[in-house]
Amino acid sequence: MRTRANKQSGATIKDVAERAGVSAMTVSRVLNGESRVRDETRERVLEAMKELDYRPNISARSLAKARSFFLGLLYNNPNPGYVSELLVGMMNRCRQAGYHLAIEDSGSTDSHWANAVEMVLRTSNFDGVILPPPVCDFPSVRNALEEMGVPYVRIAPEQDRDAQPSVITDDREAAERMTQYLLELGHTRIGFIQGDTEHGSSRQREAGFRAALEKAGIALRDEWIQPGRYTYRSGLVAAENMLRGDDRPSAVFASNDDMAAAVVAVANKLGLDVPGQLSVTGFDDTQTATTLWPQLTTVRQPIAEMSAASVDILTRALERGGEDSDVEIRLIPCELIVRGSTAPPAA
Amino acid sequence: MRTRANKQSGATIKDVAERAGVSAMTVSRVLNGESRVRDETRERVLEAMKELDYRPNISARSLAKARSFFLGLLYNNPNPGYVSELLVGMMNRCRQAGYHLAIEDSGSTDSHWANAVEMVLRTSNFDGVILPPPVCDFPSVRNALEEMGVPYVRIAPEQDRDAQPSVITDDREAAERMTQYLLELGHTRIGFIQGDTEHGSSRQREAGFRAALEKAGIALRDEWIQPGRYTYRSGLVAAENMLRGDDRPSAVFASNDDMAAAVVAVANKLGLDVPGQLSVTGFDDTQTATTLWPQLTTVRQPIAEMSAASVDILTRALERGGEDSDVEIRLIPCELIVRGSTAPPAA
DNA sequence: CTGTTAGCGCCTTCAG
DNA sequence: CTGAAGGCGCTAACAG
Repeated sequence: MRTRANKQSGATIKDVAERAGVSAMTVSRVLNGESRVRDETRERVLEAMKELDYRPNISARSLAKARSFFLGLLYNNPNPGYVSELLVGMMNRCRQAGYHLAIEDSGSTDSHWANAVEMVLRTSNFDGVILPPPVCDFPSVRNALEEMGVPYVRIAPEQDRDAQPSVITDDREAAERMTQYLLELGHTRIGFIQGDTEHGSSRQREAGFRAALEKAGIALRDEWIQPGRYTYRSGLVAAENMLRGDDRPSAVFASNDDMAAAVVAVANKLGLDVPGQLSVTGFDDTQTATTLWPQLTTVRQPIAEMSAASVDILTRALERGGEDSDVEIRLIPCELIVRGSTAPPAA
Repeated sequence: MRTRANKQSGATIKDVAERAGVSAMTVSRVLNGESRVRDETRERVLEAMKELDYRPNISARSLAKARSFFLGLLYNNPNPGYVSELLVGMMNRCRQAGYHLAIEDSGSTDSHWANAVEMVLRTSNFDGVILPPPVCDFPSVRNALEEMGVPYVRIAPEQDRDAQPSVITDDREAAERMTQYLLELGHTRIGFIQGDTEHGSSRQREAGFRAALEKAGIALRDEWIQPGRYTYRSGLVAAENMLRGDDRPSAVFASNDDMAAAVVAVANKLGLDVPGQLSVTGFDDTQTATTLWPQLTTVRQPIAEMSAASVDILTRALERGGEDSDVEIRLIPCELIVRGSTAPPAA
């Protein structure tokens, strides 16, 4: 003797059909916005739906259409700001496209992911999957997806850039522009903090940095290129290595904002004025860039736009229903943002 | 003439049954871990499943069981750090419990949400919904959910704390402890920056602050209590109002870390040493607390634990299947974290 | 433009 | 312990 636990289990398509004096099929057509339904009939159906407070059951729809209308985001919590931007862009576009977004994370290593992805896909029936960095470059994940035949888009991948649909940005060029900007300010002693080697972006950004210096004919100094891992802590170590002693750079280009924040912190500790004695620049324009004093000169990476585009590409590919056409690659460019953390070098 | 687009549409329960020489029903039993299946039979089924690379179809399962195995997180992007912590806790617990997590956001005002929630619920069939702050206190959302009969848990609600299952924390007490800590350091001139009035936590935290001062017999100064909205920008304004002029507090307690970061920024700009001339404390212990120099003394709010607990409560309630029992309220306490941004007042 | 028929893949119910 | 029948709610694929 169980009362209906909730109203979710309410009217069905049949009830609506009956009430509107049509067949279930016609209701289904109205539901799916198909055109060949007489306007008057449509009206009647719509009204019946309203009267009965009808809510279609997705499970049934999914079963019949062999689609789940769920997209999966497989992510790896690199950086809260990044993820949260990703989500913003995705959710909006998903809603527009009539999909839902489910998110899954997993262990942090590539191998952890191999199993995890399989498990997830086994129990979720995602229509497609979105792979942000660094997951987009985990071979095990891509293999698993391909083996299971699940369509996916990659965001900012490094490898096989055009083997699969993806959304890319111009990290390399942006890093070069940023470096040029520092050169134009008059800096010649410029340090660089590398990103996580697991992320393709780290190599791109470094390449851009090196290219700009080379074009300007400025020699690199090894001790001014420090490893980092895109984390604040790694930035602290890198900054300390670079800034202790008197023979220090007059500007530091950190591969992301969090590490740039660390540089600012170390500068503060050493009593160096930013930007008076040390210019600092970041990359990404995440929230930390503006939650800092002085605010960071950085490169705005349009994360939300990129993630929105990824949903776009994926859903369109799904609508096309597996008919192969060209793999879509969309470039969304970065933008240089000048704020208070940079200035000409001290005289 | 369409080839099978992907392997998702692979073996069904029937195929497995046939291969194992049993009925589909038996396979279903194995699948659902029911006990009354002979071990040998079970083995045979399991093997057949492996051989055929069988993956159950959730849509079908959901349809038959009238459950979706999806939980919805209705959120409002207040603060990236907060959200990202929420997600971490939820996803882990969801996986353990065999659920998936779908996220939806919407406009930012209460009224926007009324429609949005309905739309979402109409097209998603979530088994239950999780409401973090401030959404947990939007009447329109709660009404919509109740009207549709969708179970939900609230995280850190302010209103009707025990009308529905929820996970709460001791904001008030923690804020009081923090204030006491400042008093014990010797501060008597303490400023406070309020949080967003839309969040219940902001009132709790202020109440704790006031209580501690009252117990210590210290009079409040109106100009040292400034409004804020939990954003960095609002913190800047508040800090500027509080710190300009010579008659300034020796310590500022900001209702969250982002606003505390703003206080540090303003102090830097004014040439005030933190913590030498000004102690600053935050609340939440989000990433910004440690991405700052000096690192913030703050209150750690165990967000991930709270969100994990919320999934726990919700899934257990779902397993019980609507039979009403006591509404579960779980308290997860905060913790005071002392770091570098506080020190005794200057002599 | 609309209706009929026949499932989608799994699970509930009731027999054995 | 296992199986057979039927249905969950919706939608292809045909007919008209």
